[in-house]
Amino acid sequence: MTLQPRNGRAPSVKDVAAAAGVSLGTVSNVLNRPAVVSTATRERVERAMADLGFVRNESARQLRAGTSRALAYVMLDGGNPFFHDVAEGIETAAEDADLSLFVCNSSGRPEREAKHIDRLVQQRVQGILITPVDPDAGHIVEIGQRGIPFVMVDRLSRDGGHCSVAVDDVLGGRIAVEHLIDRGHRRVAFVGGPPSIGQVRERLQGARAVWAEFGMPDEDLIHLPTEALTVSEGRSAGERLAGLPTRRRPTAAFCANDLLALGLLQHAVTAGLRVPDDLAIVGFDDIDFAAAAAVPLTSVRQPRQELGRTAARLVLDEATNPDHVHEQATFVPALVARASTGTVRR
Amino acid sequence: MTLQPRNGRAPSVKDVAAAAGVSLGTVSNVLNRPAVVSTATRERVERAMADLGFVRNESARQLRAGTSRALAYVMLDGGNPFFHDVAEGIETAAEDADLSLFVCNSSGRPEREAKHIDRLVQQRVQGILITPVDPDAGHIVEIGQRGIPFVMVDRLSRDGGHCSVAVDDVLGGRIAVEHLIDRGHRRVAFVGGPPSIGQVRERLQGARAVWAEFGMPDEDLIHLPTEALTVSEGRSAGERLAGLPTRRRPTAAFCANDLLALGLLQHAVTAGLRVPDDLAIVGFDDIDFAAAAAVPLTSVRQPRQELGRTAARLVLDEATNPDHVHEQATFVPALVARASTGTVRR
DNA sequence: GGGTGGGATTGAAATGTTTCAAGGTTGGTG
DNA sequence: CACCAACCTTGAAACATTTCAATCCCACCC
Repeated sequence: MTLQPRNGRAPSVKDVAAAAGVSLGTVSNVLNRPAVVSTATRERVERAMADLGFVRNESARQLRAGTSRALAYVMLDGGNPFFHDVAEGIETAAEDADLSLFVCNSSGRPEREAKHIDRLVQQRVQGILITPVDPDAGHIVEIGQRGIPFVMVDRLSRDGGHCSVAVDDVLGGRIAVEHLIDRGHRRVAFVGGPPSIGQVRERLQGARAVWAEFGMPDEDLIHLPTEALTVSEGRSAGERLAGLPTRRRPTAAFCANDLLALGLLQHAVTAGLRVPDDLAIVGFDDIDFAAAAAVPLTSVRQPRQELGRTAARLVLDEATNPDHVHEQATFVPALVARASTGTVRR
Repeated sequence: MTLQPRNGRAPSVKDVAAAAGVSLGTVSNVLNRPAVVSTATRERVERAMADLGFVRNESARQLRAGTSRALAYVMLDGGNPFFHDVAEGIETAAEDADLSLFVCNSSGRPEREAKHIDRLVQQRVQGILITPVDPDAGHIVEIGQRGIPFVMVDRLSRDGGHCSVAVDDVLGGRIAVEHLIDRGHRRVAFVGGPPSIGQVRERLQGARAVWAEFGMPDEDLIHLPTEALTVSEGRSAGERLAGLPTRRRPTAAFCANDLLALGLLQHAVTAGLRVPDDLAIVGFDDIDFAAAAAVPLTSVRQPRQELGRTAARLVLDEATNPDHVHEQATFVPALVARASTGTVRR
């Protein structure tokens, strides 16, 4: 097959039709309804396509069809493997539906997020999945108003105005702290922030609730705020933790996500603390790197791929099913106990 | 502004023109050459656009223009943060050129890679950046033959038939092993595979070269093959390493990438080995998680973002500059020494 | 007052694909 | 031999945008 496009222009159905000696309607039939065209003709057309190196022009197809054959996922932080796994889940579902998936990364920046969305709307994607920087921002709300199918991932809808998929973060916080209490810890740090992030608020809320239910004094659940959910913030929280007077120093820490936990773990090891004996650590998300840490991290698992697959399923339903009703899919988090909380204290 | 699309159809330039009482050519001018239209008219048209919630249909624009305003990067392994950082670099360059970036992930599977490429060609993206599973595979070679600007990332072009961007992997291997020799190690493992991956071959080649130059016996550079460049393969290599008879057991390991190194580190810590005293470890890539490990990893740094930015620059040059000549951009890797090789041996 | 120049606007053509009603061909049957 | 059905193929219209030559209008100058 000669892949040289003659005279610079990519060959079109028209060229194929001419080469095969058929009308362009027939070429289109070969492409879209091969059953309807006779074997001889089909083979002739296919040969012509191969000879010319014909490739369908997706924009023309899209223009005619009115919609693209693609979904999009705008993720919050490409540096966090958690979102990657979610994207993987979405991709498998998209593949099953024979759709492309555009993966965008807002890196936590609202203006970048808005720009991505603008482009996606211009592309007429079939639906948008998003883990937003701020779910109440104008450009997020507009997506729904525009009538574009969309699903919020890792964040529940407040008003039910759209589908969403998330884990029960309050429950996740409860599970983590209950595990620590269970292991004999009586002074625990919650590492996480900023509070503008809903997940952080809810995980803390769950932690506080179970702490109170066990009758533990408020002041023994110590909040170490961070400015982001990153490894380096975890390290810095570790420094602050080490700086606390011995009698106030927690014996365990529950981190709002695994990156923080990894940072905290690193600081602890560097500072010569034994994990879990001197400091037990629980993370959240259960990313692969949590299990891969030098001291494997206990973590609250989210069904990451499942989250993605479900989100894709919902957005496709909204896109294709006229009777679609918005759905808030909530998953139950599960504790995965590993060495970082390994022993019962005292 | 009312975002309701009337009667289900998204408003077009025609609708805007009608609403503003101008011709559709004028609307197009407002969109593309605002200077050419009078202030009064322009404002009237802009008002109409806002009222109708008009959004440009990118497929129509693209059809007319013949090319899309997008680049694409097909990465080899979305689970490896290294590729993420490369993608970040590409994205910044794409943003500067006001182009979108489609990020695809082949997950090391050739058929998925081919499918992605198919779609991208159909979309008429301006250029394709790719870290291929196999640089010699037919569907890779075809991209160039089709006349689509493309750049190979993290892999040099053998024949100069296209641009490429990579680090000098042989040199990287040399640097790593020289560092270990320098630290007093006389028996060293090379952990990595499969040999079908060019980077692995070249890093090993560099390691062997410097080993020989220092006059060390061949058999004291022990190759522990792996089936992939993953954390779990690193762990399993650790087991095999621990299983070696004491007198043959290396005191240091050079891993073909950081994921392997992290897995090896984890196994070592679990097995009660002290790092670096019992086993020193060097990784490759210097991903953020390398620095974040419990024992911070010594690693051979690649300028990840820079790699991406350069690749994007090259593909844009090929796309826009008629005098473009293919270029092989080679970067120099640098050793980042951390605790995992911290001490001089004996 | 007629002509001129120039800025603003227009309308038609073109992009590549899909769809669909209509037309054509073939072979078989009564 | 005429008719019919089944099967294929065709051609024109439609999708939303951009471009560009042509036109229009107005003010200004001679």
